[in-house]
Amino acid sequence: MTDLTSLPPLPDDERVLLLLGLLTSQERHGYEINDFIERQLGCVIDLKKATAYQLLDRLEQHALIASHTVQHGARPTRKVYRLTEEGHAHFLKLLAAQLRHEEILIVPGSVSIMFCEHLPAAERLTALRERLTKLEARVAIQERLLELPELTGGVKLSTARILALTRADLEWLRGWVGELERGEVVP
Amino acid sequence: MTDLTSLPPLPDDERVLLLLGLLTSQERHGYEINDFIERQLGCVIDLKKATAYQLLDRLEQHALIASHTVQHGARPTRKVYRLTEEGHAHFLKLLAAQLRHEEILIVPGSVSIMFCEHLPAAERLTALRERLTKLEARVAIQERLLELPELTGGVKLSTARILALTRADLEWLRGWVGELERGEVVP
DNA sequence: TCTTGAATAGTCAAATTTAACTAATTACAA
DNA sequence: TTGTAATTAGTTAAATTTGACTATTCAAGA
Repeated sequence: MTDLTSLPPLPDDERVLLLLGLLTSQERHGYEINDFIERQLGCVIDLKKATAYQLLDRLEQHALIASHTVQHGARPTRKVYRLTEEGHAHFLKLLAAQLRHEEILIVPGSVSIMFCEHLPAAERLTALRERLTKLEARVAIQERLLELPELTGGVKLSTARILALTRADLEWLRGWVGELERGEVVP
Repeated sequence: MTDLTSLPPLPDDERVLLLLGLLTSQERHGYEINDFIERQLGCVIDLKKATAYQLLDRLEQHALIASHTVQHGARPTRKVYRLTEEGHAHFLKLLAAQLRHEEILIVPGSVSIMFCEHLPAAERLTALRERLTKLEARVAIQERLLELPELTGGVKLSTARILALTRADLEWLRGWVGELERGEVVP
């Protein structure tokens, strides 16, 4: 058996939890996993193909998943992954830990807000109105997404969370732009 | 003059905007910049010391900032940075672009929510209550932070945004835990 | 039937990011 | 006065991440 201590360590993060989780319900091949992440989880997590493949390799080295290759017609061979018993145990441990865990929310877009006073009032207002419009569109998209029937329970739940956050961002921005329009904040 | 085209390109992101922005009001040395980020911007952006130094070097190579060294007693020499004219122009351009810009909110903590059904109902509820408690504490911290007088206008504004988002997360989680407690969701 | 685009399955060089380290000075409590 | 922690100012080796690339197959329209 391979010496686990000499292996590059596994990060204890959401990405590992995601990959293990996707394999609990069924075996999947690499392309399938990446496709699911791209199509269904665009709002939930940012995980690129190359990173996923690298993590899958590492999970296999740690024996949390196992793979076998499958040929389909003349297609390139697929590497199909399944969860091992250790993998399933690890998944449950990670899941409990991360569900319990709470972390500071760091979201993009705050630095420009922080320095917005450096922009002339008119230009500032124009820019913020544009951001507002885009944000409204984003909320509309996510609302429609949530109605799609192909969203399974869990994905729906986490999408609902993101929507709640995005709506809050919208409300906050609306309020601020309103103040600016009524001239309440301009010095 | 150095050939800018052969230089490693500058990312157009929040970090660059932040460093330039911190130098608009005053000259600052490296330590001062990193100290400010750590103390005041912990909620706003995640930028580590080493990354900041690397970006400062690059900004200087691109002539957006200039530096000179200063000796204070027997202390290690400080490298003091100031914004150049090009730097100021670039700052305003970046600022307008980023204020206008809207980006999907990807926040940590959603993957465990997505898979929470895999946990026995009792354990799930315990874990979520723990997360709720921590989240309440986080909101309390941020509310107190917002009252501190040393927060300047801009920092206050962006902190208020984060607080709005964190509160939304809290409300969402409260609602969900409530449903679970009343047994509305358990299958 | 020919072309175009999507599906399929990755790999790899290059850029980015950070944890850990170095090293001197000063302030302060014990 | 002695130890300890904070201030000061970075550097670097190592890990992580990703954009760009390679190739083949299949489906469907022109």
